[in-house]
Amino acid sequence: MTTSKKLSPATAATLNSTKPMGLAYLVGRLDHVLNQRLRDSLAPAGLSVPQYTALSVFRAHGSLSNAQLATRTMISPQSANEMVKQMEAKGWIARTPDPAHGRIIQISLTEAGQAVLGECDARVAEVERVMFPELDEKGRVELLGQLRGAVRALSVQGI
Amino acid sequence: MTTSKKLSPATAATLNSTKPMGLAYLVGRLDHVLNQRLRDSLAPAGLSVPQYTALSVFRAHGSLSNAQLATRTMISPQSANEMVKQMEAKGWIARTPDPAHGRIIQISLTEAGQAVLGECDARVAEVERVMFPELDEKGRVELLGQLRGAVRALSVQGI
DNA sequence: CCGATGTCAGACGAACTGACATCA
DNA sequence: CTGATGTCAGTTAGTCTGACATCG
Repeated sequence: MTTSKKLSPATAATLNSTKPMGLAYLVGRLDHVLNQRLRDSLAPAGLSVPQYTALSVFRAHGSLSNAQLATRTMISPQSANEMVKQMEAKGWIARTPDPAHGRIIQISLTEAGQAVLGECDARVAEVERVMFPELDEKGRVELLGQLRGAVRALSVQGI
Repeated sequence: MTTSKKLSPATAATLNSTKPMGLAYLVGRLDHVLNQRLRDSLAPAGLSVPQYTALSVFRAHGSLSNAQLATRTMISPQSANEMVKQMEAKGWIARTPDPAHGRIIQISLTEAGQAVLGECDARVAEVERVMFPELDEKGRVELLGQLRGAVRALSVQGI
């Protein structure tokens, strides 16, 4: 429970500050607040934000190896393996050795994993509604496209 | 979505850029990549991403106490104090006791701090150009407004 | 006494790099 | 041998909470 703390009365002065900050700055600020909010929303279900991310990737891509998960989420294989161990302990994912390759281990969602993911989707959607209260469907699609393009642009470049 | 369950690995790999992920998910992904990119861009100048954020806050708001910095950046006073110590050691900020209050210490940018901040602005702007290559001025203002609104919406709750 | 502030101390989550064994 | 993979180990940076003293 990080965000449910009391905030000092000085916060009121913060809210109407509309200084011309950059896009990178604002994305970072937004993620900071969003992370706190998501952590609070996801905590009752027993998973962390990176875990929710990983589960979403498995749902989107189906079965993946640990190395593939690492490249998809853009973290190191060791970090990915850490998360995988946690989530396997919770019973959300299952690791089955690849029949065609003795070393690779395929990872996929279990039914429990799909269930907990579905439950969290509702919580996350609620946070999104708070985050963009006045966003219509057209604006939402537009914003999704811009974010997706930005992620791709930063992922491809500079290798 | 649940429609993309069992695809062959090759097919899934080719479609990964058009999955209908949520807004919260994409903001998190974007921040993850953006952070890595900013860290690389800022490293030559000797500062971290949180430090750049804090320096930006000082430039935008002028002189602040540590407690005020904490509420502005939405982190704990202890975490803010940690950054302040680092940045004072680098000579980027100066701490002067408040003449009207024996306990409060006002913090503000030094000339060296303004210089390094200006240098980093160029680096950050470069990253932004890569991130949103096709964004015109109108779209940029629009996106800035939406991000700012989202930060505010998530910050206001729970007061 | 209270409330806000500054700061020391310890702990934690989530990422990292290094090292190594295994398999095609 | 080489390259990709999985995984153990240690480490780092950035946050947190707890505790305490000081000031008004």
